[in-house]
This record gives sequence, C-alpha cells and structure tokens, in this order.
Amino acid sequence: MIESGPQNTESPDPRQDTLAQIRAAGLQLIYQHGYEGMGLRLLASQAGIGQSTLYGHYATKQELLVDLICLHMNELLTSMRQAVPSSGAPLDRYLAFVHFHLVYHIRRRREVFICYSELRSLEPENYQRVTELRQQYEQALMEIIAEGMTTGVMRPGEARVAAYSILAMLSGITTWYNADGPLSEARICDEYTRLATAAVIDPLGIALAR
Amino acid sequence: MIESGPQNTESPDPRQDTLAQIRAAGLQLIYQHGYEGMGLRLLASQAGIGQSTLYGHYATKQELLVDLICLHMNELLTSMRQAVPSSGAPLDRYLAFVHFHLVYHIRRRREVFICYSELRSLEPENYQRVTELRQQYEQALMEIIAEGMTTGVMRPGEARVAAYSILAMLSGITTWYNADGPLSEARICDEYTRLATAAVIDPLGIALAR
DNA sequence: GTCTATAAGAGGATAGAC
DNA sequence: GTCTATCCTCTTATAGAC
Repeated sequence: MIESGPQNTESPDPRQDTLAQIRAAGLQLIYQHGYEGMGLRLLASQAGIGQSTLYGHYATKQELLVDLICLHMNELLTSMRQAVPSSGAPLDRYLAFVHFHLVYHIRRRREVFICYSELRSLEPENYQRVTELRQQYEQALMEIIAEGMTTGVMRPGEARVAAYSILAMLSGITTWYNADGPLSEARICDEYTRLATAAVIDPLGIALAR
Repeated sequence: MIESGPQNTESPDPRQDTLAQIRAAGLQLIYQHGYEGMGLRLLASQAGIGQSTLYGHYATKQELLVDLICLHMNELLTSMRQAVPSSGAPLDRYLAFVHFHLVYHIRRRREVFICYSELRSLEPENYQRVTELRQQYEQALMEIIAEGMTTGVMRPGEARVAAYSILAMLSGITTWYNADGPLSEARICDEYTRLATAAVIDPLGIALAR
C-alpha cells in the first residue's frame, strides 16, 4: 500500500487527528476518482484506519462529502472577504478579487474541484446549503462589477453575466495549470488579470476619470 | 463492435435503432448521475431493453463511455470546422468561433458536459485519444488568436493562455443557462461575445487598421 | 440480437468485542 | 474510538435458451 501525507505524530487530540486524516484522504480520493468512484475501503486504508472507524466520524458517505464541501466553501468565502476590500474604488476591488481568486484556485485546486464538480452527488437539502454559500461568493463579484458599471469605469452590460463569465474564465486555470510548466505562477496571473480586466473595463471610462 | 452512421427514426436496421436508444439513455444518465453513478440496470431500462442486451453493442461499460465521448468530440470538431473559416481576417474567424462555441454549448449541454467532466473515468489509452481530439479544438482557437496578435488586431500576450481563458469563459454558460430565464439566448450570446471580444481585442490595433 | 437467470465480487453500512 | 467479522444489496459481466 502506498502511504501519502504526513504520518501522525503525537497529538493532544487523537480524534481530531483521525478526522483530519479522513478529510485529507477523502479530498484526494474524490479529486482523483470522484465521489461515486471512491470506495470506503480505499478511503479508510488511505486514512490509515479500519473501514468501520469512518462511522465514528460520519454517519454516511454523503455526510463526509457535505462536510468537505461546506468546509472548503466556507474557507473560500472567509479568505475572499479578508483579501477583498468591501469598499473603495470598484477597479481596485475588482483587481483584488481577481488576484485572490486566481491564487486560491491555483493553490487549492483539489478543494475547488470537488466543490463544483461533486454538486450533483449532493442530496437536495445539502445541495441547497452549498448553493447558498456559492451564491454569496458570486454575489460579491457581481456587486463589484455592478458598481463599476454604474460609475462608468466598466462597460455597461449585464453584471450577472459578466460575473459568471469572469469566474469561469479564471477558474479554468485549474484544468491546465502545471507548476512545472514553462510559465511561472506570477506570469500566468498577469496574463489572466490582463484578460479579465480588458473584458470588463471601459478604456474610455478610465480615460475620462483621469 | 461500435457502429456509427445515420440513424433514421423508421430504421430498416433494428440494431442501429437499439444502439441509438442506448446512446440516448447513456447520455442522459451520465449527465444526471455521472459515469460511476450510472448503473447498467437503469441504463438498460431507460433504453427499453434487457440489461444483457447492452453487451451485444459494447463489451464493457467503459467502451460505452468512450463511444459517447468520441462521438461527440468528433461532432464538435466537424461542426466547428464547418462554421469557422480556416482563412480570412483573424477577427472575423474569432467572432465565428465564439458564436459557434456559444450556440453549440447552449444547445448540446449534455454532450459537452460528459465530454469534459468524465475524462477522469477514462482508462489511460482512451484518455489519450480524447485528449488529442480536444487539443485539436483548442488549437484551432489558439491559432486564430496567435494570428490576431501577430497582425496587431489583438493585444500581444500568451496565445495559449488566452485561448484557454476564452474557452473556459464561454463554456461556463452551460452551468447556469436556463432557456426559461429572463435573458434570451441571443441576448446572452451578445453579452458573452462582447466580453470575449474585449478580452483579446486591441482597440488601438482596430483603430490603426481603419 | 435479445431475453432470463446467475455468477463473482464490490458497494455501503452494522454488530459486538476490546 | 477503533478493530474484526459480517450482512445485504447492488454492481458488472457471462451462460445459455430462443
């Protein structure tokens, strides 16, 4: 068997330790095989525990999925709110959002992936919970863009469509980014930022504001 | 074992008829539940046949997935090449590509979805085949953008990053488009086209070309 | 080519010892 | 809280009749 990740050292709380290992293994295996494709036997072995030990932490497989997705959606939201000012010039806030989103998606590719690719495996009630978190995130960008359109720094249009477009554009980096590739992380972020900025900014509006 | 060709409703060939029903049911069920989540019992019942009849058309479940994905990747490529001129002004070809991609993704959401979300379920050899088809499609857009950058109608930059960005932006429409929503298909295409155009076009380059 | 019946095993989840 | 052993269902795939 192949072991991966840090092996447990002495911890003051062995229960939290086990939980952390289950989460780490679940994240990796769902990323690799998908939720439906991940067997609990494999999950347990990767977490270094017996299969039935899983049920000391989660009542069902679905509960594990919900835990992982909510955990990371909440972290995404919290991190975004720390990184993006809630007031100020729309262009500055837009650039802060774009930069945050890019770096977060590069660094936490697996978390992001399961948060949007495993939604169809969620039972309706859980799907609803996650969707609300997701909408808060989208809403934040949409409000920035809407304000930018109002003040004239961005071209007028449907703010909602623009927000979805930009999010999809930037998130796409997870599908091909390779840390060992020829382009550095900083270089790629620059390229994406340029594209995302040009997509919504009104050059005339910028010129007039000067 | 896999056959292809025109499928008539009143078919003189009942074998093709059954195959078409399997494909239709498979497309729908994989879209709904994912490849791993789709059981062959359900597939057979949705196709209106007995479960073991599937094995008269495919040797394995994997073979069905490969068939569906290759079928639709080939159709995507063929349709694109018909819709997008292979020569002419880069801006014209770019707009033709964007329009084709948007309409195709709205109209054939399920096909597109399985072609990019079930790649991880493909065995290595099959994954390779599909990836090559996919790259041909991406390559087509990349060449248009590279030429646009050369002629100056598009801002200079990494053509590959730009192509991936635009493809991701436009493909994102499948995640939220709703035919019953407040925005018409034409209106949404306009919005997306505006964003995708602004993202890469050099306003100065356009002005100078006049 | 399609059916009924079944094989062989993997799936999620549980019982009870420690 | 974790383990070993087990239950029962569902899975993919095959056998053989028609």
